[in-house]
Amino acid sequence: MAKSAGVAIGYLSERTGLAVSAIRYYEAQGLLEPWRNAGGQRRFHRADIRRLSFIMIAQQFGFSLPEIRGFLKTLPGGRTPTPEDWARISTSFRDHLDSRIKTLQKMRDNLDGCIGCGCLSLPKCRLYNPQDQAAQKGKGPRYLMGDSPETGKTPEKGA
Amino acid sequence: MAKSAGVAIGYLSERTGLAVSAIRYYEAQGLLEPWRNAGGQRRFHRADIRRLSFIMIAQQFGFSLPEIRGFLKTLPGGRTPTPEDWARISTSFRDHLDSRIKTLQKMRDNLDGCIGCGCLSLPKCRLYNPQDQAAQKGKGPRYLMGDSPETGKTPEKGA
DNA sequence: GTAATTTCTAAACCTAACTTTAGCTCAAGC
DNA sequence: GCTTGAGCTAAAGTTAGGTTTAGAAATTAC
Repeated sequence: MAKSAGVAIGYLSERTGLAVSAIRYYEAQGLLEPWRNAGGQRRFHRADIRRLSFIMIAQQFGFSLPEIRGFLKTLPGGRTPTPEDWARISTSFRDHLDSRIKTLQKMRDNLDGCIGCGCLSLPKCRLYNPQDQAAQKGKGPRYLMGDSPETGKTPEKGA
Repeated sequence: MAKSAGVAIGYLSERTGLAVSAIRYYEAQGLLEPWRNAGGQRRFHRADIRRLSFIMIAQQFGFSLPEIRGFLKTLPGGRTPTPEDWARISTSFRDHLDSRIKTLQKMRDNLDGCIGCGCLSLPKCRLYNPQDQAAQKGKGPRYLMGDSPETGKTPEKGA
């Protein structure tokens, strides 16, 4: 019965460097499931330190909290991820990273091709590539420099 | 006197694909300076299409609106950037891009070194590297997996 | 046993980059 | 000259990932 008591939120905060408010927020987002003691205070497993660490690492890799929640579901609750768990997840991390790197490299290539060109006129100019919106969180279709996607037609803005 | 009349905001919206509200927002942020007609409506230079396009491209490169405002200040107002203007600015773009790419590549290297390791314990684990916070917008110091930066000491959270 | 520290909840606030809404005016078409 | 569409302002809403605040209750320290 080494785990019956559980640890307080302040302890997790100390050990991870996260603010108490952030840990509560993660719980609200379904990333942690502490229980309550008799007085109504949250009690966590010590292994939640690693859970929080995992969250912090995954954020570094650019994953959103909902995505991280998805990863955490594949980890058996309350225990340290094994090397196998980690290897499985790191494949997702790698794919994510690879696609981000590729996008940026493509942008750099385009930039190289354009330095000193100054055309800034789409679709002639390659600097703005709506296909590569993965680079930043672009929203809708945008056309540049006064060129519509179809010659002469103006883009629709409705909806 | 080909430019005396100026164009309306809806025209810029059509030509760039940007929402009218976005263009007004950019004006509020000091990225554009339209004048007003007799009825109080905004009137823009045609060259502002390119100005807006520049904003969209710079955003793709990850620059914030205040940063973009800085770039635009170096472009003589109301005219199309020349190849020289563009070459000057693309150096900043390139630096920005290079540093983002390098950070991601370093993360990938660390990930490669860690696959199947599963240690997840800082400072042993290289996956979380506070020095590389440029990758995402990290805030304060955070320590992982229960390890404080100094052995045994708990991190300070004050302030 | 009392004082100080933690923790609790709910709600408001924060930044960035916009969008939406409401209520009104301007401009353009016929 | 009237109707409709475009434009106007100010303020509030949105998303993500949290922080801050206020007031109360629990816990710990002495």
